Amino acid sequence: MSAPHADPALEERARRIVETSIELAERGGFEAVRLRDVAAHAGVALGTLYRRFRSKEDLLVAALELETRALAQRIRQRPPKGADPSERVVGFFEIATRGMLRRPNLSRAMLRATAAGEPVLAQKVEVFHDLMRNMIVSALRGEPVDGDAAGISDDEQLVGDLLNRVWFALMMSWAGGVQSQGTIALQMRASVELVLGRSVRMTIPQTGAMGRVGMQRGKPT
Amino acid sequence: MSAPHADPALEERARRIVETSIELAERGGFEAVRLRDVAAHAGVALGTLYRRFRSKEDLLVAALELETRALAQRIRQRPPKGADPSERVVGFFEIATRGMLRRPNLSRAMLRATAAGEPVLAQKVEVFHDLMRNMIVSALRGEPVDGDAAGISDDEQLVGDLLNRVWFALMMSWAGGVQSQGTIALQMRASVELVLGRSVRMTIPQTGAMGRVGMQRGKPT
DNA sequence: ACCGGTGCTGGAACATGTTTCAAATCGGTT
DNA sequence: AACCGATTTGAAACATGTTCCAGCACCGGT
Repeated sequence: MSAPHADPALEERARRIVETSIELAERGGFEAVRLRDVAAHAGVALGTLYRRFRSKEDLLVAALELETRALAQRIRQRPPKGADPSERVVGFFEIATRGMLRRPNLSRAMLRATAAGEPVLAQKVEVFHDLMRNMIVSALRGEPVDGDAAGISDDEQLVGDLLNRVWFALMMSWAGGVQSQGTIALQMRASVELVLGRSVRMTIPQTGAMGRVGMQRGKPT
Repeated sequence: MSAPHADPALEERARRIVETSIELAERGGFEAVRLRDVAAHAGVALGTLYRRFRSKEDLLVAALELETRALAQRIRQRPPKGADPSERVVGFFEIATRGMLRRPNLSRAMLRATAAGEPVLAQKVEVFHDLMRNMIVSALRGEPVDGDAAGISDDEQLVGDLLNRVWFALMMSWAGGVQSQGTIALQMRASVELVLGRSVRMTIPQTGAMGRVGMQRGKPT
């Protein structure tokens, strides 16, 4: 996090610890990230690891932030193409999803870590969500990913947060094995189009713009 | 649940175990649900508990289902009022959220359990999501909560799932202490109105229907 | 009353996250 | 080079989720 005092060796050690965790998680998921192993592989003592990270979840959330920053970098270099916002946002989610599914064990482990519920951790999780939202907003605009969170309008923030939440919940479901890759893509596309308007065709024809779901069903009382 | 062979005593024991977990979780959250304690308080041996539930998370997800069914019952008796779908759905989420926040420790514990990631569990988590979606759809329609998942149209399902995901992600954030009660209500209201159309007034005035977020920002290239 | 099986009990055993601490190390200062 | 404070190490100790198992209790059928 680019803290005020960035000791070279300390940063280095912390980085190595996180990277080791990522490797172990890639191979065997959450349980495979045994802190003794992490410490050993990273060449530090258990105590050192605990000086740097408050818990196993903390470690994995750090990994999540690292990976998400890498995603942001990738997006910056090769932004999702598309003439209108919907296409671009859908494109972005496809990239993000593919990134997650490429290393399922790691992703599942990181996702699980976000649910720990300790306030300190939650703040770091929020950083992840902010990063995601910024990427979504920039895809929406068709502009390169902003520095961090500059002039995002209220509307953009609302839509960005909303879509991010939908995606996150989908990932959580996927993590349990419920949602397949294809389903995720479909659900995300449908959600984006529902929220942004139907710029691309939907799978479900239905009456025009559908007159707004369930507008007046039920008792004509 | 409601398995083919429902032994009286077995059911009874399982129920007592879950209820004990709920009590402990209410008091001290996830960590307070020590399985030895649960077993002791419920008057069974550890082995029995493990015969019935695969893990601590399994136990808490069972609690989640129980509580959610209770919520459905409450909703059935006193459905959210409101002339149009938006109002009713917002009303529903207010009830659901209030229910969660009334027992923060328990709710946090249950939410955390949903993230375990074991496939077997994920299925049970999906039951929870289905229950939620059904309640959302019935609020949308203004009809009483359906039996379980009868004739829900594709559109209803899409909107219901979407809103459920948004709410779930919000709850996850709340669990970490990031979102306050007021923020949750606001976010949910804004999301519902964005998705269902602006039947109730939004806080953000903006140009008409806002011409769709970020439609053509950026380089006029 | 006996049998067989099914589930329960009590308790030990194990794995792993987390804590703790004295001794060793390191980097910079004098 | 000796010294100091901060950090790391190595190892033990704890807490708790999870597994195992031997013996007991109950229950329905013979």
